[in-house]
Amino acid sequence: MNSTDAGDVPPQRYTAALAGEIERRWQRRWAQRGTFDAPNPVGALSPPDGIPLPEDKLFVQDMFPYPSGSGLHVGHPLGFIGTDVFARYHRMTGRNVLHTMGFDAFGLPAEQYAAQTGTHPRITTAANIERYLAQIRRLGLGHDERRRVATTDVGYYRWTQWIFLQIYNAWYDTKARRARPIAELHAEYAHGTRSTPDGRNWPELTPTEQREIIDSHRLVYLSEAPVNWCPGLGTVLANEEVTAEGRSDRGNFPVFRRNLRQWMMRITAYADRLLDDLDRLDWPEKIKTMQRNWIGRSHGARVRFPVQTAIGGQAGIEVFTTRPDTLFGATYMVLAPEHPLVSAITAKTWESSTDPRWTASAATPVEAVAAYRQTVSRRSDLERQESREKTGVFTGAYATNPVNGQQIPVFIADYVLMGYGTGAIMAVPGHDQRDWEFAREFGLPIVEVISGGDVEHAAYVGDGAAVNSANDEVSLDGLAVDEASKAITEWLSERGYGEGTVNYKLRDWLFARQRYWGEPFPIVYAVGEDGEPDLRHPIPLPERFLPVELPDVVDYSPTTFQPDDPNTEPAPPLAKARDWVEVELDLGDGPRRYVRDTNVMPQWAGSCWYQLRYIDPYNDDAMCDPLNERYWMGPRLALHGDDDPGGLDLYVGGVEHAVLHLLYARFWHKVLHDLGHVSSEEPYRRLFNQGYIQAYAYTDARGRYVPAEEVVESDGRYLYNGEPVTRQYGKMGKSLRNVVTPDEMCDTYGADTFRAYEMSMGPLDASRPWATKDVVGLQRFLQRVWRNLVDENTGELQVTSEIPDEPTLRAVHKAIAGISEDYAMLRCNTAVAKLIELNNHVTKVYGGHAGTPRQVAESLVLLLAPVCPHIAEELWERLGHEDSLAHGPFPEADERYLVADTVEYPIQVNGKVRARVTVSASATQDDVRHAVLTEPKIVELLEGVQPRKVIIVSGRLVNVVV
RNA sequence: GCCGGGAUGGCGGAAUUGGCAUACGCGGACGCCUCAAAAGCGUCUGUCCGUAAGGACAUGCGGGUUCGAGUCCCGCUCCCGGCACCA
Repeated sequence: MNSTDAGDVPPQRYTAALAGEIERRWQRRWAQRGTFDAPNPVGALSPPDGIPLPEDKLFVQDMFPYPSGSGLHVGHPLGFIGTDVFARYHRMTGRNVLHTMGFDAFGLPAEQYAAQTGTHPRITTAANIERYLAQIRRLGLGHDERRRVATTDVGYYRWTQWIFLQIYNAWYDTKARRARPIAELHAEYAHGTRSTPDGRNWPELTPTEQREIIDSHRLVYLSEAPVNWCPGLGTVLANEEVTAEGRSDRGNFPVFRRNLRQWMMRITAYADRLLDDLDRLDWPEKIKTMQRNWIGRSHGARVRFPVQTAIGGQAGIEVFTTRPDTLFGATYMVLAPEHPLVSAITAKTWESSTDPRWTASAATPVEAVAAYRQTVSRRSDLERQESREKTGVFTGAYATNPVNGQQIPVFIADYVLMGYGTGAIMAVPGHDQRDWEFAREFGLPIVEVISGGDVEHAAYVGDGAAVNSANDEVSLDGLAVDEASKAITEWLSERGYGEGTVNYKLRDWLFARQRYWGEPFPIVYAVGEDGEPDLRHPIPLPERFLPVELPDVVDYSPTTFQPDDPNTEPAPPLAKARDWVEVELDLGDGPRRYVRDTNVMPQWAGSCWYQLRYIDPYNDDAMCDPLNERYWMGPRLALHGDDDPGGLDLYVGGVEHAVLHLLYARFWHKVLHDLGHVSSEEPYRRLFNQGYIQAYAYTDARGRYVPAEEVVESDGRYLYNGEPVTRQYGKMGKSLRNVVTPDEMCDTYGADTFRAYEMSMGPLDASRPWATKDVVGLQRFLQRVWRNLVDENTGELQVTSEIPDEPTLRAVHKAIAGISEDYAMLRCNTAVAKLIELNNHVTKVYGGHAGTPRQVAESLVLLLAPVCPHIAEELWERLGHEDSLAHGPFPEADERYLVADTVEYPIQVNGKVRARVTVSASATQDDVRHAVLTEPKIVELLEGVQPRKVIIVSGRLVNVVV
């Protein structure tokens, strides 16, 4: 035995070396026996004899890891171990449990890592996955390895492309509130049941016009719109990938808003359903709130304000407001500086009476507007946030307030954002703080139209009755906010000035990246006679052309630019692969020349649907057989209520994916549901956010990190090589020199000890500090369990056929009841505490004896199995069982041992415990009262005084009030 | 600023939802074993007063409800997340 322990420990003690032997043996056996293979109803993974599967199933999933170059630290597997405990517990109760793990392996970091190491991302990704697998396998996670997928597998991304095509070839029917195949839209136009935008008959439109109408309805579309352009990364980014400071989430480069032609996914079509269906999900309220805020639905009205253009034409400024009831208080308007109407309305000259504060000292409105736009475009989002002073200039134009005919000045100002609503507002300084501040700055009138505040002092944004709000046709005066809003919205729509509407913060999903390491688009463009591709008309490839394989180029590096130079253009690396881009295909009309789209999909694409591939990883005919999907993910009304949207049963991962992955995956799943590919309406029925393992890091006097494990504490101070160092608390990371790896823990203590420690640290959803010195407590625990069952010197089993004593039986059954509930509720920390408690009891009662009664030993081993499966399997086998305990039997608590026949009551006098009395469990209230009042200590304390009241809480305590 | 979550021994954390505060682990003290040490085993370990019996005080701070509050209510402080000129 190659023990790390010094000296002469007993040969059969449960040391790290013995644990390692046991762990390797059982991991090998599980793999050989396919212990964790979960059968499917149909297809490659169905039982050969067609035996129906148990209805009782459980689909547990971890957010799959991104296989980075640096490998795992002890923080990564926390959630994996948590789900493994949960899955193992349920498997032991006889359920068919699906638990596996895959890799999210496309994306920016892999490319950057490849560039750093000078190796192709395909190579580094494969190597990283191997390394992760080696680390994960040591932990003894009960995964169905047959179902493992990586998003970079051709056999996987073929179906990512297939789903893309499904979404591409679909449109959102707002009446039916669901997506439908694009062919049905075509049919509606062709049959005349849907009218064209300009009212002409469908056959009268040219093929190009028809195609453009159809394309404009698709859930995937090309759009020339302001996007987040990141020159430093050489790619455009989704809003979700840009930080609040206006920098890239990856790499922290500046991001600029630029008009670029890009692929978009129409996630906004699903805004209402994504929002409303949150109520049907068993998710942490925190995540639901974050998604609600991100979708940002608000109800209000659109109102059009007539305005004259500079050359005397008529235009209308459309605004969105949540407070149409304040329309009579609108005293000016503001457009976002980038608003398309700005140049048209900006006047040539100032009126002589123009307030000097409005002109920014420019000679003409045109100059003032140009200068202001220039200033704003140079201002980063961060600067905007730091200074919230209201700035802006007058355009020289006036708009007409439709409710009272007043001419009100139109400004441009950067406090109005182009990306929200219509990019224009009506300003009501009396009842909006931002407008109030602007009005003060520019000397604009402030009118009170809601009573209840003092608008001279600050905007009044609360409730109140409308005042000063009437014209010849409508009066809001006296009405409350809701009623007034309703009344004025009705008036506006009757007169054609506006209508009630719903606005969202959610934008469509920018779906293309100009990078190499991602899924290619299954899209081509026809090459014309002139040899030029028709880039305005994308052609989706028919299914038979899938997969579109990522070409194995030599130069995969993206074209990046000076990070702060916005005047650059994305140049996709795939464009350089000319012999891949230029193809001859027969799409049904004979062989023709095409060029491929050179974008790749964002990293989020592969993670949108991996649960579906886990279900059916070998299916070559479909991403997933509907029968298998229905079994693992279908709604279960009887179990979860009649509003159950379906989805997998437990999804565990970090909170950082609240609005990215979790929103995109819900969106894709809903499209697939609408198109009839999946029975479930949601991918993840229940979500659980595990906390993070944090760690201390230490810096020396020069601010450099020192190895955390070599720092010693002395009287509250921290010393490294005798020098004082400063302690910080945060993440674990190589650069912080505080990384502890699971491999080290397995080497020093064994995987079971490591698992038990991680589970015992605290609630799974809380973050907590790593403390290597605490791990020994769990090792001692497992050593004691071992010693209670196995002779440390001979290795012989030490169990007896003795019948356990009464207190032990009670302890066992109490533990069974408590631990079962803890496992089912993901309370692994208290489950471990109860296991230790039970084992401590066993040690105390049977420690010095010939051995532990078999009945007790077996219960203990089975209860321990979900957390520490290797030692449990080993002991179970030594106890004489041939079959693995992975499929049970999980012990059941016997009610008889849960009810005590005597009860010890603590006796409080005025709320303080002063004595105790033990009575029979069948004692009546009067019996208890009598026992309490004759208890010597109580008699002494009462000194003959009659208590005012005696409160008896049955089974709990007694309080004597004097 | 707005919206969440939190604060319990020297440390990580328990507490069946209003009923014995500090389970379980770490650390610490003492003891057993040992020639000795390590490992292991055992006992004790919230703070203060007291030789002791015992008592007083303790769940961020200040009030309240209640026979009884870590838990409920009101008012603060600090910490951690998220959002942030969203009309």
